Parts: sequence; structure tokens; C-alpha cells
Amino acid sequence: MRASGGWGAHSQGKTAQSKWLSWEHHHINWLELRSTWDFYSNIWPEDFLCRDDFAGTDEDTDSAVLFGTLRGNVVGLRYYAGVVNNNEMVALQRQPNNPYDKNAVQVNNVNGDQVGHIKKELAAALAYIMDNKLAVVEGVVPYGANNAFTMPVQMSFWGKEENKRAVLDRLNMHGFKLAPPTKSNWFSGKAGPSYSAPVHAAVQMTTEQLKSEFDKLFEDLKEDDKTREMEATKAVGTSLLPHQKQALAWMVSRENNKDLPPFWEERENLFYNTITNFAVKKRPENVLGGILADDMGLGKTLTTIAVILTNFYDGKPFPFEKKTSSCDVEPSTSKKEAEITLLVVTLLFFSGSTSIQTTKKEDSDKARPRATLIICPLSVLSNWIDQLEQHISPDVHLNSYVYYGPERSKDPVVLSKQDIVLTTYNILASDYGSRGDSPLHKVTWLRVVLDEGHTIRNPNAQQTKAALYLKAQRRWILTGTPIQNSLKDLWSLLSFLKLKPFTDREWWHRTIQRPVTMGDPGGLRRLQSLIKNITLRRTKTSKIKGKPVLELPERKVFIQHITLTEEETRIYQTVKHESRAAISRYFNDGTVLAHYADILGLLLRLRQLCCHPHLCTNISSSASPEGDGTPDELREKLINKMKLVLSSGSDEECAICLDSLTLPVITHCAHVFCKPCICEVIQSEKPDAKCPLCRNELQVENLVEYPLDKLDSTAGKKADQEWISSSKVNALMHALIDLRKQNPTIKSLIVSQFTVFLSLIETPLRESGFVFTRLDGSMTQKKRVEAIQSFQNGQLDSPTIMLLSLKAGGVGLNLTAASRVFLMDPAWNPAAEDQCFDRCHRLGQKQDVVITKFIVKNSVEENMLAIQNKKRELAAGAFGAKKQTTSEMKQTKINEIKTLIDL
DNA sequence: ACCGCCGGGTGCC
DNA sequence: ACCGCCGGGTGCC
Repeated sequence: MRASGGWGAHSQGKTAQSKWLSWEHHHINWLELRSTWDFYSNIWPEDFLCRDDFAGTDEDTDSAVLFGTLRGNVVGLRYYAGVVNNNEMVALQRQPNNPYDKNAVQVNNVNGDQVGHIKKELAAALAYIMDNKLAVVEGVVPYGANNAFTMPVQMSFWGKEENKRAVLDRLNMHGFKLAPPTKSNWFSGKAGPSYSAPVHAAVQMTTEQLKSEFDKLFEDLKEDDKTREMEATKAVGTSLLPHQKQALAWMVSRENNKDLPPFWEERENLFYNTITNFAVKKRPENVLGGILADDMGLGKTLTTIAVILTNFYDGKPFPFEKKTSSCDVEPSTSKKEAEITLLVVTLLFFSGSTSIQTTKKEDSDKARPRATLIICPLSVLSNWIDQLEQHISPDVHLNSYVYYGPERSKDPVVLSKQDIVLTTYNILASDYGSRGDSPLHKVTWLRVVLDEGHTIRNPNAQQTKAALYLKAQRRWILTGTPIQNSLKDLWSLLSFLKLKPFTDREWWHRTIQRPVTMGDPGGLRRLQSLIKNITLRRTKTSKIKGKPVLELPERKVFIQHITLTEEETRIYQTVKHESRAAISRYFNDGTVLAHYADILGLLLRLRQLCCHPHLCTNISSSASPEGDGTPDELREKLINKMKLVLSSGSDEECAICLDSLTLPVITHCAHVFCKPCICEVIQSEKPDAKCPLCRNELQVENLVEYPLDKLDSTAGKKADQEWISSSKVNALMHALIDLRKQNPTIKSLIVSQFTVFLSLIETPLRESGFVFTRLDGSMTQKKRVEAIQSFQNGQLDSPTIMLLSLKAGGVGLNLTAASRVFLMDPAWNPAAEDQCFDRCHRLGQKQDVVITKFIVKNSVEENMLAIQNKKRELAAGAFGAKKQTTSEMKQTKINEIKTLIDL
């Protein structure tokens, strides 16, 4: 009966762009729901930076209320192929370019196929409301789905309270009157007659209730498919831990599953989506993948390698027989070639080893995708190479290719012949950006794995879109932080997994996000079953048969207070008073938030002074007013500001892609973004694009790029300056020498956000005869690998100290050789500190880890600690609580500035 | 008849 | 659409 086809064509046919834009026009505020398992993310400095303001997209969607409902008609059914069932949800979409009526509103089914139009009289009223984003209009066809010409549609109007009047008036003008919201239609999350519990019960759900509901999402590990263990094929050279065998079993069963995706049922030869009541004849494609959301350090990489080899094809393992000389096996010429040196130098590994024992099947298997594509942040690329090297049995010859660097092959055939292709998000995104020239997007992959998959949480980021359009049936996301900030983040992941119908944001919103944030138990249930279905998550404290998944040595954090010398105190106080005066001025003028970058800069100077007096000499004197001076002077000023922001350790992320800055540019309003990111914003919002952070006017011509030569000089040494020590350096050296006396083999990480500080520390280290190495963001991939390897290896001459810049390396970095961490300066975001500690406190660590945080007494650093703690508590208890309004947020920020500078 | 009424043609926006 | 609407044909009972 139902004529509509499958899903495939739709999701790509409708351009993602227009879909997203249409969402951005909706102005509804969703209560933010913070997850408990990542309880203090999204604090500094993103919060500070009004991150939510820029998003614009759903920031406003957080306080939506139901204005009321209205019965209308869908007409023109016979002209369109889209069909619906009774009680099926439909989407209403403006069609301003309709040649017959500029007010046209089309009606689409869940699949995105057009069903008809809203009758023109009603459309005339809706057009104004929709175009001015006064309300979001959602529809359900209550009955009459089989009508030939028209059918009824029950519409719900959702919007901000302050727009309610305007919506009612506008409808009234056209002779329509909303039926007031009733208890039962609040939760339109589920179409159909069985509505959920009344609104009041739900809204009154306590924080604790919500929290415990949410905690249950991952508690249920007792299901068979998640506790069953599976041995990896012999081709995996390392034996798996029990929880890794569980993950392997689960992932393999996900990849080979023949089940319907979540929320689908088969009824009388039709396939029904039970949440939207949509039905298709064609069986919806299985989701052959999911989210492996284990905590960092539980071995996601190894598990993934095991999956690749164990579920090599057709549900069978890699055809591996040790030392068998069958005619298929090429002579083992490649042992020598399989050395890492080759990887590092040429970024090709196992180069030349073409043998794979499937040659005889080659012809019949021609169409079978063969290659697994692994995408990871640059910082963990070398980790993948290491782990592949380490865990794949040396007798196994896989074709592998690191798709990275200017020499990378642009030939999709080369890629498709590999077994494993490794690349980075940045390569993925930039290849995708250069239209039509992305071999990654030409290959049909056997499997795509996104490592640190939360990097695609921003749906507008280039890398997210690029990942979405990769061709592969098996799609995996590896992440230690499944939901960073809120439910919103989950959507990008689901959309990558091609989980229908959630690939379309509207259905995600209507069926899960809104019901859950409004406290609808049904919504929570749906979310719960969804997550249970597609994710596996274990934390470091999860247990298998009563024993912890991972038995890690203890981790102790000590705070060592530092008292500055008289001279240091004098300098500090001078600068503090200067800064306080400047900030007071901003307070008096009411321009605190407008001078955000300047204030950050002032605070930065103080933080640097806590470390070492030489640190802040490169900062130009206090911020000067904008708007005057020659263009060159302005440019110079902006470049200085950018330098300041880049080195302040507070904003190394681009607020658009939420990733580290690539090709940083600064706007005239002094906000720093990746060039590609901000250019895209300008492109999509033109002609009047606004700064995502402050809503000031933006123009491409006015972006100032960071000159490359300056970038180098930032890290440059102050060779001409005579070296002096500081209180903090003294304390550090004292501790290091002490430690060496106790046990000269103990290795330490010295962590700072200021690479210049790390350079300063090099001098006394050398003087005291320490052997050290260094890892920071400015180093090439090759240098990093060298530094990590020399530090991690157990040889006698191996360095005992690594100077580490706080954010260098990212999550995958493994520095378990160290068991001491000296954190020289506190970070804005406590999560960044924890992440850093986890680089040595992870699988493979044999000793207790002792962390020392140096904090200068009576300084901005102490105030930072106070705010960190406050935020930790707040975030931990804030689950399900109402999100701050924009003005509350601003007030918080202002208070924080006051706290920081003792105002 | 500048009407009513009849019945055929027709049909989203 | 077993409707409404349009516009041509038609014209007492």
C-alpha cells in the first residue's frame, strides 16, 4: 500500500545545508540536560565565552512552551508520493519560493517525502509565524491518512513565552484560534493516542529522580550481548582483558546483526517506526555499528583492532594460519619493512606488503568493500600506528596506509585496496572542503571508525559533515565522553551512525530531546533503550564479576602552596592594581563582557607572574581602545590580541568547531576562530553575518590572519635575557632533586600551559643534570613520536622528565612511564587537568601516581581554584536543573571576574 | 435574465 | 470530490 521507498535516497537527497538552516530559524529553548558522567565539562572558558550565545541555533530553543494546538488540513495529496499513517508525525516546512503562493507550507512525512501542502488560508497565517520564528509548528495526522485529496493535521505551536501573544494575534487575524494546551498534548514526543503522563508530575520530578533515571542508562550491563566474551583471532598478537573481550563480542555482534534498528517493528510486511508511526515497505537498514564509550584507558584502540581482524569479512576472522606456506601467501618479505621508522619517515607503513590470503576470492569479492577507515585527531595518530604495530601479530600482513601529509595519494583506488587507512579529522575536513577532490569520499569503506568521536559533536563543523558523507555500512564512534554537554551532542553522533529517523534533527527533537528535557518519562525510556541498543560504556570503576575492569594504582593530588618573594610580590601587586583599575573601569562603564579578551589578557599576565616574572614581558601593555589608529596599527593590535588569546591557555579551541585552532584568524571584534570555520559562518549567514561570540558585524576582508613567522617567535627563547629563577621554579627543582635522591628512576611530567615557561625550566634542569624531553603543540608529528618513545622506553639513558604543555597530545597520549606530575599552573577547566593526569594514570601504570599542583598563595591562582571547585559542585548537582538564562549567565561571569581579581 | 436554477467540468500550493 | 466552486446554458407551469 505504502509506496514510499527506502531511506537511502532521502537522507542525502535533501541537502544537509538547507535542513540545518531551517533548524537554525527555530527559536525554541530546550532545557539543557547535563549528563552525570561528565559532570564538569563545559565550564571554563567556553562558558565564559558565551558559547551558547553563538550557537544561536538551539540556544533559544531552550525555553519553549506549548502555545496551543490547531486542527488544519493538508491538501493536494494526490500530487505527491509521500504517504502517512494515522497518528503519524509530519513535518511542516516553509516553501517561500513556491510560484503559486509565497506563503506555501509543505507537509512532509518522517521520511522527508512530501505529503501535500497546508491549505492556503492557513498557510498565509503560518508563513508569518514561521518566517519570523515566532513558533515552531509541528504536525500529527490524527486520522484520514488514506484520504485521496485532503487530510486533517493536528498542529502544535511551540515557542518562547514572549512570542505567544504575537502568534495568537497573527492566527486570530486570519480567523484561527488555538485550542489551549492540555495536559495530554504537552508530550507530543510520541505520536498517536497513547500519550504519556501529565505534565505536572513530570516537571516536578526531582533532580535526584532524574539523575537516577539517567544513571540507569549505562548500568544495565547484565544483558547477554554485553557480557558475553569473545576471543580475538590469533592475528591479534596481544591477549585481551575480559572487558575487552566483552566489547569485541558486542561489536562483532553489532556488525553482523540482522535486527531491525531501534524503534522499528515488522507488522504485516510493513516496517513501522514505533515512535513516529512511520511505515515503509522496504526494510530499514540495520545500523551495523554504534558507540564504544568506554572510559579512556580501557583499550578502545586495541578492541577496535581486534574487531577489524576478528570480523574481517563475512563474519569471519582474518585468514591467518601461523607459518603456513600456502600458495596464497607471499613470501614474508615484509618483516623488515614493517618497522616504525618507515612509518614515521614516509607516513606509509607496511609499505609494499601486498599479500593477503584472499587473492583467490579476489574476483568474486570485487564489490566487497575491504578497507577500514580510521579517523582520529592528529595527536593520537602516532598512537594508532604504534598500537597497530604492537598488537597485530608480526606474521600478519595487512595493507595499511596513513593518509596524511602533502604526499598522500589522491587515488581512491589506492585507498580502497588497503585493509586499514588512517587519517585525521583535519585531513578529512579539508579534503571534503576542496570539492570533488576527496578520495576519502569516493571509496566505499568496509568500516569507518571515528576515534575521539565526540569531536563531531558540533553538527555545523566541517569535519562533522565530512564524516557524515563517508560511505560505509559499519560505522563506529569511539569516545570516552559520549555526551559532553548535553543531549544535543548525542544527535550528531546518531546522525553519523545513520540511525533513522534521527538523522533528521526535527525527529530527534520531537521524539527524544524535548520529551526528555521536559521530564517526560516516556522520552527518557526511549532515550534509554536507544542508548542501550547502540552504545557500550564502561568506566574505570565498572566491574566484571565483582572485580574492577581496571585495577589502577592510586592517584593522589597534592596542592603545594607557594609564597612569592618580596620582589615577585611587588611586581605582582603592581600589575594587579593596574589590572584591577582597568577592570573596574569596565565595570563602571558596563562593558565588562565587551572587553572580554582584554580582561582575559589582564588575568593572563597575573597568572604568568605567578609562574615567572619573565613570562609576561611579551605582552603589550594594557589593552588599548579600538577604533582609532591606522589600519596597520589596528592590524598590529589585533595580531597582538590574538597572540595573547592563543598563549593564554584559555582559548585554544575554536568556538565553532570546538577543536583546536587551525589557521587562526582574529575578527575586528577580537575573537579568534579557525579561518575555515569562520569563513563558513560568514558564507552561510551572508549578507549580514555576525560574530558567533559577540554578534558584531563580520566581514571576510576584516579577518586578520596570524602571521606564520610570529607563530614561531611566540615559542621563541628569550636568549638575550639573563636567566633568573622564580619561587615556583625553586619549589619545582627542590621537589625534583628530592625525588631523585629518593629514587632516581622515577619519571615525572612537568606540565604548564605556557610553553615559554617550560623553556625557562629547561635551564635549571640542565644545570642540575636532569635528562629531559619535551612535548608541546608546536612540535611536528615526527618530533612528538620521538619524544614520546624516548620517554616511554625503559632504556638507561631515557629521560626521566618530560616537559609537557597542558593540552598537547590530546586524550590518547600515553605517558605511563611517569608516575609523578607537577602541574605548574592551574587550568581554567579542571577537566583539562584531569585529562592531563590521565595520560599517566591509565592502563599500564604500575605505580601510584602523585600529582603536585603549585598554587601561589593570595593570587589569582587561588581564586581560580575556588572557582574550579564551585563549578565542579555546581555541575555535579545541576543535573536536570534549569539552565541559567543568558542574563544569569552573564551575571555569573561578571561575578567570576570579580572573584578572580578580588573586586 | 443586470436574476435563479441546472448540470458538466473540475480540483494544492 | 458522495464535496465546493466555476462559468455556460438556459428560462412559467
